[in-house]
Amino acid sequence: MTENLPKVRAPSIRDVARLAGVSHQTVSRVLNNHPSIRETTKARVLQVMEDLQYRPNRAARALSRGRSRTIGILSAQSSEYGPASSIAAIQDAAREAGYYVNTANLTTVDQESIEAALMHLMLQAVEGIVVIAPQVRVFDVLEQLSITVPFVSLQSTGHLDDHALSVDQIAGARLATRHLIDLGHRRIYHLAGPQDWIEAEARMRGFLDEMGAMDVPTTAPILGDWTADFGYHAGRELFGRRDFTAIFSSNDQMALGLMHAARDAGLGIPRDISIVGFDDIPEAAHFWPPLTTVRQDFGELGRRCIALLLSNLPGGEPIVDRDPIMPRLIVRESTAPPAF
Amino acid sequence: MTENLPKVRAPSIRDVARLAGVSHQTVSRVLNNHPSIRETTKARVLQVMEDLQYRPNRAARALSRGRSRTIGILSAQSSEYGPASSIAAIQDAAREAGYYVNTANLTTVDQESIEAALMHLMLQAVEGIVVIAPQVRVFDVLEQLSITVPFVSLQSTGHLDDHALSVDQIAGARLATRHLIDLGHRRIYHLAGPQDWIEAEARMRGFLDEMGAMDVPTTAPILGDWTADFGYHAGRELFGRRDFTAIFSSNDQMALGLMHAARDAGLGIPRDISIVGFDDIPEAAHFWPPLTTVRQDFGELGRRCIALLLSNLPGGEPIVDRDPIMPRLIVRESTAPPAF
DNA sequence: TGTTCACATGTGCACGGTCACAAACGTGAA
DNA sequence: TTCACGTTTGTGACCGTGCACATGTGAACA
Repeated sequence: MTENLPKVRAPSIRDVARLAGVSHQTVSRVLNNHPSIRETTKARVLQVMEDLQYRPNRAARALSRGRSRTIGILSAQSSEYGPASSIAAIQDAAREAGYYVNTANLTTVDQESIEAALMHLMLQAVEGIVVIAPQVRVFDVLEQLSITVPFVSLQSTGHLDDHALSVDQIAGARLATRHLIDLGHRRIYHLAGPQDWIEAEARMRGFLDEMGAMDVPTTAPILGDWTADFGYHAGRELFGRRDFTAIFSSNDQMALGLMHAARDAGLGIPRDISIVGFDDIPEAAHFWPPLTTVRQDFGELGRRCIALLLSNLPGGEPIVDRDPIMPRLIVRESTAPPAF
Repeated sequence: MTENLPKVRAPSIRDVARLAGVSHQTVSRVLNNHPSIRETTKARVLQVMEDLQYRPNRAARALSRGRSRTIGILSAQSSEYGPASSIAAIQDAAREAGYYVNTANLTTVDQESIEAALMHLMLQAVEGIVVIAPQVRVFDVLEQLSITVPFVSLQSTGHLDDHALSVDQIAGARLATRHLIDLGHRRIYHLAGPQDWIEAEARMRGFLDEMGAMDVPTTAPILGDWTADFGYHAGRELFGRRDFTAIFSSNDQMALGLMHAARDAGLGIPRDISIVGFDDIPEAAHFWPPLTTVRQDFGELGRRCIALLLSNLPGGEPIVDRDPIMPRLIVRESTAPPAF
């Protein structure tokens, strides 16, 4: 497989220096774009680097500078569309800024698992942490382990806003709710995400706020787990009652499960029940019926997230754009006025 | 936000050594589980580490050992379910083995983008690379840049089997095809993935093999791009012709798009057309109708992938389990005997 | 009592960069 | 000529860990 090479040492700045006839420090200056280097010298050094296929050694750099240039992501459910998209965007933005990214997944969200994941990140001397997970618990553990690196979460928490990105989940949820109310629905259920996920909480709050503002009476939201399976089982129970005409699901997957259950119950969508989702995953347009949902720009989210994090790092530029990202309502065919 | 701490240097092994009354080397031995250390000494050192909240410095370690303990993932479409699941599994398995993982995403799959991503990984001195992307091109670039670290791809290629994991995509595709043939279908289309994705090619080969083995005439597969949108547009065109009774789609998302197009065309599934997918994403059971598909164990795939990669790394154990992972046909409601 | 040997521990340097400081050089003004 | 000053370059130490090698210690054995 890999050939048994003579295992030559990779070239170092001293090798470059020798061949270019300068000191290793001059090579280092070229690497770091130091201003006072004669053009001819710089060119010569660069040429030798090219010839030698020189690559700076990141470990040595990190050791000597005391900075790893790495940020960590702490993520749960990282294979779902939303988190996965954000992670991809974060990685791209970080790479652009010259940072490396390391992801630690939570298999379960208990204390122990969170601690292990945070440890994994801290052992790599990450300079900052992005949290895409049930933040409440994670923040507790962060505090408990007295972890001092800056961290950022992808959602607005209210009391930790310095650390959070203002993606207006509440506004998105209000859009969805308002859409149902405008269509004439008055008995609307909300299928929420897990209680300790901050975006779940924000969407729930948006739902309740809008219902309150429009003077529509509400029932207690149902707490789900983001999966289509849960949506299906919740739906089976709900559609037995039929004391409502619309459901706002806090993500698209659960909405899909709900639609499945509705068909099982012989209910037409949107004829008998209207359903709104959240996220606008790429598949949502192809559900049956195509799902009315709220689109989030996960890419923009990831980019801003890195911008915010870097602004807290030494040498970081103060963040300019703190305007909330506004989600957009995408009206498709899963919503209609109530039948009566 | 972050308090302006007096910026104390983190404790090093020498600090630990001084307080424990031993040499720094003894501390290093404790860290690396060297066999000949007196129990009492070890305990004392560990206690001091605990007191000082000592954390080994990874950069120093990497520098001194000349090994980064990091592996890189080169991924395209990392927000889709399949890749995202594998990435998560790879990260978990790597962490378990004491490795760190760094992911580089490809935004586009052109030469330039691949080079940039590989550079990013090489600059971190990754010890191995996992490829989840159009492997053909990536392998070309790997060779071209004379990158010598071991690499592994998630799919079987035939001619690069040393580097690949034998997940039996071909067998999976044959299962799906055979299922349709057994139901009585004779005119079956295949909606394949992008030509340069090796799993797309393998699934296509499986389809053609099985059709050939059963003596069923075939038409040329349609090359898609994995998205539901593509499935929808392909479906709109296909269902105009109706010279077939079943379609085998090489992933679930495209199958979803096909089902959408079928409804638009007024065709019943499985009454008029049978559809089989591939992957068994968590949503597939809730499609309308629930999708017959081929289940892959992405988690197992990720774990084996790391095992294979580590076996090629210095000090790695030879890989034991090279049996192919067998996918499983999950029969749901999108398939039935042809109408006539 | 001396020799051998395994175990336990210490010493000094290497890894590949960066940093602080010093030195060499050219240039213009006193 | 001498001095001050900015630009360009060099010198040596240092970051935290692991490695090779040396040393000390005690038990077993002749």
